[in-house]
Amino acid sequence: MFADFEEHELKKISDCFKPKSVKKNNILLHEGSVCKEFYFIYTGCVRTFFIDKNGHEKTRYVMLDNHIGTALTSFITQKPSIECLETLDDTELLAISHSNFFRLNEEMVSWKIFYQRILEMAYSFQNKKIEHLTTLTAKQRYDNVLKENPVLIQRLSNRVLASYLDIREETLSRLKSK
Amino acid sequence: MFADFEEHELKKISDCFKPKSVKKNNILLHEGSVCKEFYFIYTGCVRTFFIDKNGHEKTRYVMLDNHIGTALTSFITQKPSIECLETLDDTELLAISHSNFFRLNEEMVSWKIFYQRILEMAYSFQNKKIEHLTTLTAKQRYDNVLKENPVLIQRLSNRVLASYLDIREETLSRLKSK
DNA sequence: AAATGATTTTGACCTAAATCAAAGTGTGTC
DNA sequence: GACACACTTTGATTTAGGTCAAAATCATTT
Repeated sequence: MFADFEEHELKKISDCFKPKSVKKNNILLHEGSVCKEFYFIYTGCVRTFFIDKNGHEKTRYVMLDNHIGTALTSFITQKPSIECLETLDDTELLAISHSNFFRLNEEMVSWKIFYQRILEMAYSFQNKKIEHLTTLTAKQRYDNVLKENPVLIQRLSNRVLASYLDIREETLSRLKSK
Repeated sequence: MFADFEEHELKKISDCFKPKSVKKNNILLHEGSVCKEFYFIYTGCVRTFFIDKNGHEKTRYVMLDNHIGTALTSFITQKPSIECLETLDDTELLAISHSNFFRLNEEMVSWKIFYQRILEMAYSFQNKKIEHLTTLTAKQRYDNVLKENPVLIQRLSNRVLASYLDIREETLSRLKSK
């Protein structure tokens, strides 16, 4: 997927991943808890979001089928998370614990490379997001997702999509009727 | 600094870094060029920024004395950069080429760890920036920098500081007189 | 199918910050 | 020391998107 693993490495890796089945609208990580797991989403949908001072949700990242991720800052630092993790659909996923993740990172060069790729992609994604937030209008951000990632518009509720685009639901509703 | 290097590793690493002396207001990387170098700033000041559709500058990151960095997305992908690199003061720096950087990354486990740390920190920094952009007012962002990183307010011109805070110069001027 | 609750839409109004423009204030150079 | 040019401040005006409130639509349970 991201790195070339040897046969014996794959064995070791897959031993670390535990399958889980989680119903829709369940919190995988609460605000204030330390993120202890990294996820591979087999089917379903999980998002990371946080709640601002006005009580509004801000969605940072959405994982659909075959995506990977977690509340990365807390997972890295092992400090309490600002972000929550929540399923948006019934979800089948694989979870690897923090300790196993970083044990693999110490023992396996190919895992280090895998982790580097994850970090590089996560960085680029965030960078692009900042670029869009600071230079595009609400409509342009919507059009961009429509063009680059239309599956999000199909799969997410307007409420969640709006929080992903960093606009209010009312604004999204008006946007769509243009 | 970020990782523990052995004596013989340090030798190898320092051989890769070339010192450069760059006068104030020089462009180290133009928009559209591929970023070929990673920098350690010995003394001085370098920023990364890009120019939006309205011709306004947006400053992503500022490197002061003893900071490291580059136009990271282009450096990673080796695709043309959206960002520019520019000195804001007379600057003494050390530069390592892309090829040497990633040769060290292949040859040296401790360099892999070093690079991981850089990526983790860059990610966290961008994540925090998004959080602030989407939840804080212009005034709150200014106050945050004043509290967390006051040296920026001392060293940067209002024009550059405003573009770092993602506000217009006029707004910053009004903010400061409150 | 009625009832409850969550989404989504529509409308009227408000506000933070941008825009445009002009006047000050520095600061480097010949 | 005066000229040119960059930077900063101040003022008047505009605007994208937020806020608040109410109506309309949809989904779920009994």
